[in-house]
Amino acid sequence: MPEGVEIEYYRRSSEAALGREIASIEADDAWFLKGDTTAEALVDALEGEQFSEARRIGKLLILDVSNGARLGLRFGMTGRLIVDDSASIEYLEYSSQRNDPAWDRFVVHFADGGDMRLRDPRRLGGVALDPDESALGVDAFVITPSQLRDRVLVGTVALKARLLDQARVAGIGNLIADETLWRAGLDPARQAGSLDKGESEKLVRHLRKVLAEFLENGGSHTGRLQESRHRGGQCPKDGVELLRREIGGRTTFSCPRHQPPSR
DNA sequence: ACATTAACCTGTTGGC
DNA sequence: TGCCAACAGGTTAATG
Repeated sequence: MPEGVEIEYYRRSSEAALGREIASIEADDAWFLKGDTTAEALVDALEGEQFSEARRIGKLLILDVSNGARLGLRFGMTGRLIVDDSASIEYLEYSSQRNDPAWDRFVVHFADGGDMRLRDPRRLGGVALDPDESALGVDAFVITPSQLRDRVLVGTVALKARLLDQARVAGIGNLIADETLWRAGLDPARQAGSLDKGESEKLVRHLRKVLAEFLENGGSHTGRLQESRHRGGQCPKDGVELLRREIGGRTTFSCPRHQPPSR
């Protein structure tokens, strides 16, 4: 599914949309428009203008408009961004491998004949004008060890649930969280504030490594744990059956041997 | 203030 | 072969 890594791919492909005159907008799916955003407001804000910059905070893609407006795009778990008929990502875990234009929920047509479309089968993504960027924590790609310690590794909530809390650190999804904790040898159910200095440093190190690797290898489904993330799957490190639990409302796989509870 | 839970969406999968 | 329940997870609202 699209996590921060995939949204970074989308951001890069959206750079091809910068500086082109916006001719028209298709925003027929009212469900897909978030907050008080309406199709009329999108038309007013975008038509005749151009995008000037493509930014990303966590899983939110923000396209700055030449008139000062900001367009926020979210992709849920099955959304893709297609610019001029080319998708930057071939494979999306848990999404349909078909590619049906009927799933276009939002389309920007450019005066030169090209377009940018948000294609989302399950409609969990969305479009918002002037999204609240302050609601998001520091992006996972650039968060510092001290920021992680102060904002993320606190409190009694499960460590994994904290990593998924976009207000604390933005961009980590279920697969990045499971892979990172698996590599760091940390139990996802540990209390977020219970890590000692060494464990915190280990977590930061692995988070950075996982993000860099996923970005280089093609997405958040390229982890070493991924092929074992199913019922009965075995830990690739030491062969024991993985523990399958629900933590933070999400299916969580971990190794009972090298990610033991409360060390 | 903080933590937890459920609901939203729908294509795909697997059991009967 | 067809039917249907279960499943996937990012986000948010509601509840404790």
